[in-house]
Amino acid sequence: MHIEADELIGALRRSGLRITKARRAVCEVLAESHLDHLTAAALLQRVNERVGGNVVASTIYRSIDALEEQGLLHHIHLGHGPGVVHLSDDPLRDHLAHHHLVCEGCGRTVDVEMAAVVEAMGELAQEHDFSMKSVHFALVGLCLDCASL
Amino acid sequence: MHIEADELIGALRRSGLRITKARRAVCEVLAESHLDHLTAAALLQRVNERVGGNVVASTIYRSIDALEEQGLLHHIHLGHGPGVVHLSDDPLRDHLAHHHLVCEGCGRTVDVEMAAVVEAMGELAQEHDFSMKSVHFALVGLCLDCASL
DNA sequence: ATCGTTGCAAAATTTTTGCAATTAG
DNA sequence: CTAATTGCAAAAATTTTGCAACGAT
Repeated sequence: MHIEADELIGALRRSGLRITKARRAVCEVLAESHLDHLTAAALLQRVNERVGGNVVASTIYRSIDALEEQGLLHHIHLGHGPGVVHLSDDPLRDHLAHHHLVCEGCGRTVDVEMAAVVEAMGELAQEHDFSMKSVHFALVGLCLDCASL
Repeated sequence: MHIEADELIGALRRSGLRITKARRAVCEVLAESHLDHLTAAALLQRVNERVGGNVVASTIYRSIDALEEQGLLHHIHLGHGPGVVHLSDDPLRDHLAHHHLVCEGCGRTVDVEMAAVVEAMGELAQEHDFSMKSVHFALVGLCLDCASL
């Protein structure tokens, strides 16, 4: 359903980029946490846990950039705070859309299913001569907990 | 179709907040530029043009916060760079959604119509016990210009 | 007279960049 | 070997905060 680490690494390599220990770890962490929306800081931490090491934030950002340039990853800012990244959905096996309910109170983000809409989005993009890479869709409001405060 | 300056000012006043020259200008600029998605910096500039003056960035951010707490305004980050703000749509006269095509190349943001989807979003929110304030919806990809580079 | 608001300056946060040293291919 | 990548440190960009002075009600 999502891109796997090997595919990421392969794609980078095919573009003449080099696979270092840090880069490989970034790919692996991303592939393993495709359910999460990781901040760069969280990604950094998991990468360092994995390599037992001293990988530095700028390396993470540069890896993110590299993957993003390949269209393998997208980043988006949902509300306040740092941006989050996640792998692209695989267009061959899945649809392109990500959907979230973003709570303004606690920042909690709930992923929701809404496959029906995706088709309409594709048409929309076509009408505007837009080559769609991914859809981010944030429904901003208050979750039940925060609404009752 | 959108909230007007007087409504903004009235709502702030009703909440016991005070209407200063800076704050009034913020409300007026926002109401006048409801088509744009202003960054804090752009808002600052327009406010200063309007009051001929020395309003400072932190004042803008504090006004944004005040309006956001009232649910009159929302801010979102679409891709890189600074966040943008815009007034809430008026739920009585219009639907809640904002839609954008965000070009990864040049950052250009095109607003699109897609009213049909909004209803589905409302149902979606209800299913998740989520009180919807607004919908932000970014279709990330490349516009025609950038795709041909 | 109160208490929210402002400007200013300083800090916090997130991300980017320059550069010499390292390392993958 | 060659050129991409790294760590480090410094800078940039955006947003937040503390505080004394000011101003709205």
